[in-house]
Amino acid sequence: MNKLRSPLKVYEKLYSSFGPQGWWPITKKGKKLPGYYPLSYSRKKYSEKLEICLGAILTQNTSWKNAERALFNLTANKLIDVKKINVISKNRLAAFIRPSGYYNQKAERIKNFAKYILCNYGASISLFFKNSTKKLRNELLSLSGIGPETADSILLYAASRPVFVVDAYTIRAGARMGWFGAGKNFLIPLCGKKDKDYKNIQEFFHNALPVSFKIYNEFHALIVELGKNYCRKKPACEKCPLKSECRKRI
DNA sequence: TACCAGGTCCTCG
DNA sequence: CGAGGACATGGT
Repeated sequence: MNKLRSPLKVYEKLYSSFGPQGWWPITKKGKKLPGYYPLSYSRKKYSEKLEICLGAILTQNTSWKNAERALFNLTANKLIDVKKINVISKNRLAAFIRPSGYYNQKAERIKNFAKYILCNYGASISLFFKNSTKKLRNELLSLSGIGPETADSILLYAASRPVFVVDAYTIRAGARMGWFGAGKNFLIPLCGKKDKDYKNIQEFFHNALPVSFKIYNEFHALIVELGKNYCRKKPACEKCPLKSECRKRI
């Protein structure tokens, strides 16, 4: 068996293979698909921060392409705005975000979020983001419809905090790398309980990597790129850039 | 056709 | 608690 590669080595390999991803993607006002990737690692605009929050909810268990369609509808109708989201009816909002799937649930979740920001921070995302990372995370998790991945995506990509995002791609690729998974043979054994596993996996990356907004930002984006193109459910290992470092290569 | 996609919440037992 | 199900569109 080949030896396990450190997350940092894997990050460097992915980065040199795919290049910088420049997440989070932002819609281009007045333009059609696709959005663009700012590649700036700094987001100051209110509308962009809010758009990232909404995108994080819209992409839950949904392809980014479909989430993006919903986001374009919101942009086109000037709904990337906490106050307007509060005013529009849930059903009308749901119609706009229809392409993202689960549109009734997501409309509710988006309104939940907007209501919280309006009532507690005077509709100012920037004020909300002045909180400590811990407080911010707790408040996000307290909202119905925002779980650990959505909260951490918002923390990392909208609030620029060094928080590692764990998603389905991360779990799949990490398991194949031999980093974590059910049973023996893994550095970090997983128990199957989602919250606990999420925490353990996130801790694994936090321990294995420097505390770096840029690395967490790029690494997660690179893992998604890997998961979409190579480390799929049915993996395409032949051309995978991690072929030589992966334990589970076929 | 069936399965998949950058999860989360609710309901049972 | 913890497993199982619901939520829903668009692509392959």
